[in-house]
Amino acid sequence: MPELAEVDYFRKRWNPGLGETVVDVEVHPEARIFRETDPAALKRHLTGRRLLRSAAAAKQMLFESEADGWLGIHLGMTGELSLQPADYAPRRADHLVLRQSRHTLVFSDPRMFGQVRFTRGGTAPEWWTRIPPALTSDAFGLAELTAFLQQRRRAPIKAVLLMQERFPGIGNWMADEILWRAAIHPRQPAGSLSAAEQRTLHREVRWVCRRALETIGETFDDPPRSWLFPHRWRDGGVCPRTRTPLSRDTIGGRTTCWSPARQRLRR
DNA sequence: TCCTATGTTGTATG
DNA sequence: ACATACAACATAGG
Repeated sequence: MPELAEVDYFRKRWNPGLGETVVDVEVHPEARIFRETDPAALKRHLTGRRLLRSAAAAKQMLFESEADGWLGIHLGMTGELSLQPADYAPRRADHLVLRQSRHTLVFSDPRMFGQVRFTRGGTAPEWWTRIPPALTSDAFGLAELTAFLQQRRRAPIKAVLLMQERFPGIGNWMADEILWRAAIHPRQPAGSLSAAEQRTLHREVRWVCRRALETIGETFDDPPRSWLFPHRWRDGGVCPRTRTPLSRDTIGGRTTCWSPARQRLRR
């Protein structure tokens, strides 16, 4: 399930393990999860050292361990982090298990679209520092949005919002939520938005990111009924603003939900 | 059995 | 070279 706010929520689940020593590491070394990372090197470094800090950006998480070790985790489609008792028995989808005296920190991912990386260095790895600035920061201005919409002018706006190079952390449900609030049809070509729509889109990108982090990012509660989110998946869903039926179709390769009464396709 | 899934990447095509 | 579209990845659940 993880997009921006869910990722930050899962990151915090390991908070009780920060400052604590990792006494053992169990890995599924053959798991696709590790990609180009050597799980043996990861295990060798983390064992006997403390986890110090963590941070989330976009859909990525970074955990710093003592002596210049950097553990990166991406949750893919079905990944999650959990905090388990010290005597926890790992299950099939638990690909990385960090043992501490009082807790077990677990990364699980049944579909294995996620990724675990481990690197050494005095500073954070390049894949991390290359992540664009947060959409909630001042670095994401209207000018940046407008330029990108022009660059991707022929693609449907829904597909454009999913491009991580400009919208770090936005995923399928957040993109739909943003467009619903902005009253823009998901199939509208990115380059066809009016100046007013671009301003609205900029505002709603930031609003949805900020509010999602404040709610889901803290408690993992579903967003309130006033959002599109709780209505979007089930058949027969009704728009919470217009009380008219929602539509669903595949746009940009992903199932997309919108309110036809609010979001009109223009040409 | 068939369809779906809150993500990314490689490849084909224009 | 660049933009766009889509299959593929691997598994579980309805």
